[in-house]
Amino acid sequence: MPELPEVETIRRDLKTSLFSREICRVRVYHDDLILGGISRRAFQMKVRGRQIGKTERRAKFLLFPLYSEANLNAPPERLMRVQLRMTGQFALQKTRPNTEDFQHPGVEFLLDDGNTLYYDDIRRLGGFDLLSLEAWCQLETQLGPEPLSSAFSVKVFAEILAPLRAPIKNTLLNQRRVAGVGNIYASEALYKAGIDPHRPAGTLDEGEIRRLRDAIRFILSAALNKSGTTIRNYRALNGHSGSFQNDLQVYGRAGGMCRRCSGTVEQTTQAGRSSFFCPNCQH
DNA sequence: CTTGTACCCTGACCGC
DNA sequence: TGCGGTCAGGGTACAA
Repeated sequence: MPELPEVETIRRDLKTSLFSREICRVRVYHDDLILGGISRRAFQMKVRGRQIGKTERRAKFLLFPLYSEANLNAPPERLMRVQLRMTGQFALQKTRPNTEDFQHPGVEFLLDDGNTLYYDDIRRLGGFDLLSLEAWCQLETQLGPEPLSSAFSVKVFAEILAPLRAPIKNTLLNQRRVAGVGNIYASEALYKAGIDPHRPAGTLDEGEIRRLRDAIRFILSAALNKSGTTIRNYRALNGHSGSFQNDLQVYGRAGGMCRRCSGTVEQTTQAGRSSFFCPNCQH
């Protein structure tokens, strides 16, 4: 479900309330939500009694550092990593949310302040795993740069794209190339930059690379400022919706009028996912 | 190495 | 009303 702006919105909402809280009890409703080949029991044993550090995000992953001793400045014992995939969502409150969008209990963490962190996931494609710092550092090197960080320079982006023959849309979806961009924002960024999603990544010239980099940063920032895009399932913390769906220019608008040239927005399939673009504006 | 495809799962929607 | 097919903000394993 969520891409970088949605996951970052959730991180910001959780960060303050979770910091230094102790996890008193863990309830797991489905074994398939615990990833990485670890059992439900082992997961509970390694999470219960731990204190939560500063909630982080990398790509579309949320990371909760867990401490077994009360020294939140030392390195954590391990990291609890969450991927929400298509339909994962969180709530943090005293009682289970009873809303229509929150009817699929997944995992619950009872905290020492009386709140419970509820994870709900309709399709159960998301889940939790536990990683040592070393294991995470190893995985982390496989991810592309964070597009909103200063590391995502035109030069770095150009070096990433240069050898690639895959379509630029596929490349933007590949987390090894650029982290955190998903299907909605890939289409939106390519539209803003005026680049055809079918173009082989390595054929973009320097001006196009710069335009695309700037467009990615612009779109992700704008979406973050509006707490993300809520089309069907995505909810920020405690059921709140994002509002960037009102600003989408091409995603989900197949057959509609291009707002730049009055041509028609078209839809095609790339990497098994829908791409939306204006053939008249994007080359 | 790179690139494509199948798959995990439920629910909403469409046409018959 | 019911049924089957299709599709949905993702990531991973595996094949070519």
